[in-house]
Amino acid sequence: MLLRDRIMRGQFRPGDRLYEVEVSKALGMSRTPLRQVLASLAHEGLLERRSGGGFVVRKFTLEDACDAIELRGLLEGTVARRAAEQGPAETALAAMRSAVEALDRVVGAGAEALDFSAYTEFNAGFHKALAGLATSSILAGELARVLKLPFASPSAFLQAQANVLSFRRTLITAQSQHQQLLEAIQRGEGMRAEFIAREHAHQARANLETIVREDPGLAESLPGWTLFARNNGRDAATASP
Amino acid sequence: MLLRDRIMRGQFRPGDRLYEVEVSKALGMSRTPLRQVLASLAHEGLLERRSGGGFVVRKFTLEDACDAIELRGLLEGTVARRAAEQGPAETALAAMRSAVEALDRVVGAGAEALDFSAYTEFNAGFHKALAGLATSSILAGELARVLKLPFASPSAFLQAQANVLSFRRTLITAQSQHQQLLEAIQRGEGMRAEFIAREHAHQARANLETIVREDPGLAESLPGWTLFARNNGRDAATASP
DNA sequence: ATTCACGTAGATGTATACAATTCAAGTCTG
DNA sequence: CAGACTTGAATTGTATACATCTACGTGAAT
Repeated sequence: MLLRDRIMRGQFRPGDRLYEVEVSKALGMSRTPLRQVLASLAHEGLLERRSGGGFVVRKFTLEDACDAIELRGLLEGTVARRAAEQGPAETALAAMRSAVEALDRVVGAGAEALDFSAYTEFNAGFHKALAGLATSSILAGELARVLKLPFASPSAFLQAQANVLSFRRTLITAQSQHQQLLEAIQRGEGMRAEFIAREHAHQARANLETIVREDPGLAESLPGWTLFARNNGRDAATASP
Repeated sequence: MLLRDRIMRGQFRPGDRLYEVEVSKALGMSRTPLRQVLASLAHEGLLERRSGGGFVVRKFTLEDACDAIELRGLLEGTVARRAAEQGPAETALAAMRSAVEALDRVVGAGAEALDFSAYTEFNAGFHKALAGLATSSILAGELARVLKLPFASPSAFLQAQANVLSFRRTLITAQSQHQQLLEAIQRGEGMRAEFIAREHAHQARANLETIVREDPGLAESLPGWTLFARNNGRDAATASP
């Protein structure tokens, strides 16, 4: 989806008004497919329909990002609790176990020597396995949907933490939570699993808040960050001459 | 949305394959607007894209309906907890208070004499007020979305319970939960509020299960029930000659 | 007889022309 | 001068024609 990328890359900024004909010219495509894309992005929440016509790029606040992360924790927690209560599927559980083991090896190197891209990969694998534990198609669908929200994904802003030692240390804590979550699910400890998952997401949330507060320059390098940044002077540019 | 109603009314049944040209003829509209409707319904979860082309009407199980109700409880519970923790907005709280008072008067008549349609109305008002307590736009959006799922809405299958005395009695319990939820929010008791909201939804879920088990004939009268019913002999009828 | 290639039918994807709606501004009338 | 109606431009909604893709069947060649 071309438009989505352009929005994420900051080519269209929050508050920009998007009109079908204008954007279709700018993107070199016809209105018909564009309309579908616009409707789709509106469903995703990246755009909002305006009554007078046209769409506006939605402006996200830092609070929105935090809420999205918490919501992910809520849903992941529910998946984990229900898996623990009902007895998890063995295949999904095996995937989670192997993710935890892989992460163990990565984290075993210590905060300084840690292979960051490997961590990111296996962390994504862990959360994918967790989502795979969902017995409910409804729940699985909603979780998948929330993961598409900006910054809600487990590895959304991980890369920004790559070169900051204090953040690398939080990965050790995070891995401990991975282990405990797996254990709780295997033991059938539903409530414990739910709260670990919530707290796990909460740590991600805290990290994001810290990054924004302490190192705004780092935050601005994140993909999709332009959706959050306050207006910094540039006005609407819809790429039409 | 014409197609949506037709699906809900059972004119298109779960498993039916929908092709654009065919449906556009049947509905007397062009493909262009139809495509948008189809995409929209797919987003809602009523339809599923098939790889080979076309959509199928999604088949919901009773379990799906129960999951949707639980998910509503989960989100409502989160809204309630956060409202309690952060201090609720006075205007939304006032709306909730007046809904509870109105329900008090309705329920005060006792299970036998209870004005059912009034209860339904004020119950909807209560849950709307609860949704209005959401401080987070993300959370509010997801809750609104879940409410659109079949049977997830608080008043979705209330009417089926109208003439069964044992169900009317559950409304008294439900109203007690309304009172307690309001109290918990006002007192800042977040966790209590969260669990009351979850349990409140759980009762709705239990009622639905009971209806289906004990009185299937009643269940079949519910709007949208055809999405759940198992195949009862009729084959696909896409309204083309 | 089996397999590969090609054609065709049926489906979705795209472009464009036209209709309908809506907002605003200007003018005409009471 | 105020208010309402008209007119026009801009935007979205709809229809239709055309392009593209894919799956399946038929044909010939090995």
